[in-house]
Amino acid sequence: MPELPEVETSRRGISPHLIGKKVEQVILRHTQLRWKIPQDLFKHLHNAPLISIDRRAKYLLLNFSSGTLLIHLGMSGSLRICPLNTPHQKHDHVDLIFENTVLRFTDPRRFGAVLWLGLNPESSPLLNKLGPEPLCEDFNGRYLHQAAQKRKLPVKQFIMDQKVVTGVGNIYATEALFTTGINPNRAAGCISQKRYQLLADTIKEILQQAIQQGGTTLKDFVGSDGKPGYFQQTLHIYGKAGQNCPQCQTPLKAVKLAARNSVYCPKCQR
DNA sequence: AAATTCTCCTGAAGGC
DNA sequence: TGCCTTCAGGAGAATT
Repeated sequence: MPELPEVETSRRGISPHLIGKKVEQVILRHTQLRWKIPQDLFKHLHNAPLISIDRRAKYLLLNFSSGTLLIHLGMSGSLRICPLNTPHQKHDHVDLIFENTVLRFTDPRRFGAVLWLGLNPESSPLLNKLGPEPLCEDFNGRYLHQAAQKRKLPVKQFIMDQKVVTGVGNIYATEALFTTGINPNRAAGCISQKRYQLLADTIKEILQQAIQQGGTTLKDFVGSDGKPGYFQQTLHIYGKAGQNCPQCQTPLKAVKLAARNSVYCPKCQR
C-alpha cells in the first residue's frame, strides 16, 4: 500500500512530466471514491498551468494557477504517466489529459480521493488539523513527549494519529516501534522523552531510507505497462506474526489495535 | 477532550 | 474447480 515514501516517490516521478503544462481535458470514469470527485473539475483546471506539486502527509497537492487539486492514493491507489490515447483498464478512474501526456489515477479499492481545494488550500478541513511532517525538525522527541502528556491510548495508535504526526502508517509504526524496542501497547503518556527521541529519530531514518530506495523505482511511474510496483523495503516484523523475532528468536505476537494488525516481540519490546 | 468504533471498497486467502 | 465467507486497511466521521 502507498505509504509516505511511495507518495513522495510518486510526486517526484510525475512532477517533471507535468510541471508548466495545462490540462486540456479531464476524463472521469468512476467518481465515487472516498468522496465524490467534483463533476465540474475541468472548469477549475481549464487554462491554468500546473505550477508545482507538493506533498503534505500522504496527500499530493497539485498547485495550479487557479487553485490546488488534492490527490490521495488511499490503500490501493497509484498514479502513472501515459502517452495520449493509452487504452484504459479496469479501475482507471481518472485521466488528467495534459498537453501531450496523461496523468492516470488507478485505485481498485477506491479509498483514494481527488478533490478540488481552490486557492488557500491550507485552510481546507482536510489539511488544517494535521500535525507536523515526520521529516521536518519540529518533529522530535521533545515534541512527541509533550504531545503525549496524559494520553492513555497505546503508543502505536498515538503515532498513527494524523494530528500528532502525519503519514506514519501501520507498516512504519510497527517497524519503528520494533527498532526502538517499545511495546505498541504501552500508554503514550508513559514513555520517557529519551525513548521518544529514539522513536522520532528511527521514524525519520526509516522513512528517509525508503524514499531513497524509491528513487530507483521512479521509472515505474512512466509508461503503460501495469501499475508501479511499490518497493519492497526490508521489513523486520510487519506481517510476520508467529515467526521468530530476528533479534532474540522469541515468537512474534499479534494484537489488534484500533482494528489494525500489530506485530511485536514480547521480549524485545517493553 | 479523548478514546473507540464505524465506514467506504475490492482482491486475496481460506474453508468446504 | 468453484462458490462462499472473512479480512485487511487510511483516516475522516460518528459515537461514546
